[in-house]
Amino acid sequence: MTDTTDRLEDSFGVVRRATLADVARDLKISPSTVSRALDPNRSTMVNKATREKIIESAERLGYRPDIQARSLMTGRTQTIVVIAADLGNRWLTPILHGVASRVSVEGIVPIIAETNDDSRVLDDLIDHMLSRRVDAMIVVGARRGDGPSIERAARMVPMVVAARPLQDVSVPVVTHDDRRGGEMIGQHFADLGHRVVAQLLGPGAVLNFPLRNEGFTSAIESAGLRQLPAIDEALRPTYDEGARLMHRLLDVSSDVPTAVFAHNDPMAIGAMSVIRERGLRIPEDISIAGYNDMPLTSLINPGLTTVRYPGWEVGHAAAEVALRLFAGEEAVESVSLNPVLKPRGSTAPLP
Amino acid sequence: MTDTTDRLEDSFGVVRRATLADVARDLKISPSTVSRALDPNRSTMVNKATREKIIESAERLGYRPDIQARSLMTGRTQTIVVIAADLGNRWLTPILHGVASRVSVEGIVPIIAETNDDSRVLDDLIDHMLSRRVDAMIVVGARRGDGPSIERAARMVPMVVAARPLQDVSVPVVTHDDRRGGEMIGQHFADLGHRVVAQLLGPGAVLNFPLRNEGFTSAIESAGLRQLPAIDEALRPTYDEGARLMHRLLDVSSDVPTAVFAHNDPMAIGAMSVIRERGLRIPEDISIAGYNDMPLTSLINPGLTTVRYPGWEVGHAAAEVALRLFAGEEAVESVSLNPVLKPRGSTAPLP
DNA sequence: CAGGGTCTTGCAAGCGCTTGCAGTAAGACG
DNA sequence: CGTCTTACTGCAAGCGCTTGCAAGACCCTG
Repeated sequence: MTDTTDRLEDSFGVVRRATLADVARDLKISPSTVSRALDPNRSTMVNKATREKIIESAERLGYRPDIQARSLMTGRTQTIVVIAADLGNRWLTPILHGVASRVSVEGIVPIIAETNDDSRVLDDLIDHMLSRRVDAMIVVGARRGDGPSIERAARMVPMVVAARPLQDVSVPVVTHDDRRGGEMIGQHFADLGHRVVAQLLGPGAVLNFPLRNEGFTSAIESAGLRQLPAIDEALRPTYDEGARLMHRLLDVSSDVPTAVFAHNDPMAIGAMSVIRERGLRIPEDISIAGYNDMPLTSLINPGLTTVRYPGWEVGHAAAEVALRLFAGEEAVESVSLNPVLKPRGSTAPLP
Repeated sequence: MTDTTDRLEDSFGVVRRATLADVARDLKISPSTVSRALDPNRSTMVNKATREKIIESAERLGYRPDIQARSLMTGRTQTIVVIAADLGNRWLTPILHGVASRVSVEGIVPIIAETNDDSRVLDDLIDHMLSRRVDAMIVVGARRGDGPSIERAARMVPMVVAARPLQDVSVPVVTHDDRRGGEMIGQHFADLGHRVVAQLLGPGAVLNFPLRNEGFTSAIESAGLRQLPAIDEALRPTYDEGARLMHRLLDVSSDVPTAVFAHNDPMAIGAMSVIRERGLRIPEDISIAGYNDMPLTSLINPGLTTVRYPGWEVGHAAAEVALRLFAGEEAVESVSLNPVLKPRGSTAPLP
């Protein structure tokens, strides 16, 4: 890339960015004309010859519009923020990609921020982003009880809740049907002929998990299987917590279940390592299923039966909803996408 | 969270954000005083009593400073952008956390953007971020040849290259010693008594990989081992490409190596599945090592021997360097952190 | 009591941009 | 040839904030 632009340097040789005024001065015309010439929507207002001169000069001087300054007048910042719980969480990536793929065509760049799954951090973040005048916010890291903060912010800026559902909230929610996903796992266990099953519960404050629980339990009950009572719930939906709950399940219960539903994939993998540690085989002694269909689930042995979470689609839809709200549409509706069961080697019929 | 703030509503009931002028009007004082009272650095300039009244009023009206407007005067946007190659790449997360942990104490929020490992996208992104007047950029997704674009931008805004090294570039580079890491693996193979080894090369345009190659090769040579010639290099450093290269290695070579160095963990895992598919055992028939020490490497069986990549530290240091540049420090130096070998079950002595 | 600080506050300019309005020139029309 | 459009351009205000400067009030010196 050759660099033939005239640079504006101050006495110290530090480069100053070219402004509209610089271009105007260069051409001895008014900044307004330059502004209009460079805006695709208003460029027809200016004479073709002048416009070409302006474009040439702008390029030569290396002019870049200042989005901050522009937003002061227009009220738009071309920025949308995605508030996530934890950037390390791999199921976030497809969601982010979905959002980016939708908004980038509008010249909007998504900002990503992280709450560490702490509701106070969420509050602060929302505050900060309000200060930044972002065009919209997509909250993918909501916890039970975050509704009021989100609704309060929704009065100032378009808000959408995505991925993790939230009940009784007046903003649009884009997610998939966790209840149905739980049902699918329960049904799958029943189809395989299991009689005694158990769950490793994810943290109740993240509402996906109670929904998965509900769906699973209802499928189990209507199929007439027996579910061991849950000992405890995970503090965080992680590998370590999955291992801890599995230990407790095997320690406490007098019965050993023949099929276990861990509320997400990392928990399931943690549980698998514990099962093996205890000298039990998967799936011969215990079948196990997870949730999310993360990339690593197909790499482990045996492959983990799980439910595909349509992250990209959720992100894309959430962005769509956010853009609509921003455009001033009134009745923007919530969206619920469908889960898909992915049976793999970790679940098998009862011998 | 109770909501007792007085809202400024227009005739349609739409909430308008409170501005400095609103607070000033409320108290019948000048906006300058309000501005000063609310800035920690200048709040001593204003009388204690007035300051308290101002703070009370600001709170009551729900005033939030407009960062965009402020940045117009101050020249700072309190924003730093991290340009990554691929958000789905898990080793990115600790780097991002490292950056965030350093800048957040300054009230700066990192923006994350993605290039999809495409140099043209990087160019566009840099341009866009220049328009956004970000305070600094950290490029974690650089490829060979991106130097000129980065240097050009460096004349307008502090730039630092992180994680992926870049040679002959005039901006600070924060990374770790890939050459040394490669050496460690080579030495490890030699220590275990292997005689015939091979590599699965990562894409040469990402400069970490040639460095790993160099280090490994030099260790191998000085230990007097034989290295099979590399057939091909991966197009992307992924599971699939690792599998493809492993297939080719086993197909093409007349010799079978007893130890293989895959240039990163996903490639190594891809290779492992191929090795097994072919009926060979790990580590009895073939030892294999990866690079990065991603979380999943300890979950698979056997555990993958690898080199720990200090992502958090790299991110933290890169942010530190960026902040220094932004503060106007002149001679900010490149940083190189140390790799650490993590021997696990996937490598073993030659029987 | 004059002269000199020290505190507080307000004024006004300006950051880089957009935009309503008015002004000019040129062509169109009767 | 006068009047109306039409096409283009500039003026000036203003988005919400910061900041140099000056002014006023007050207190302290000698």
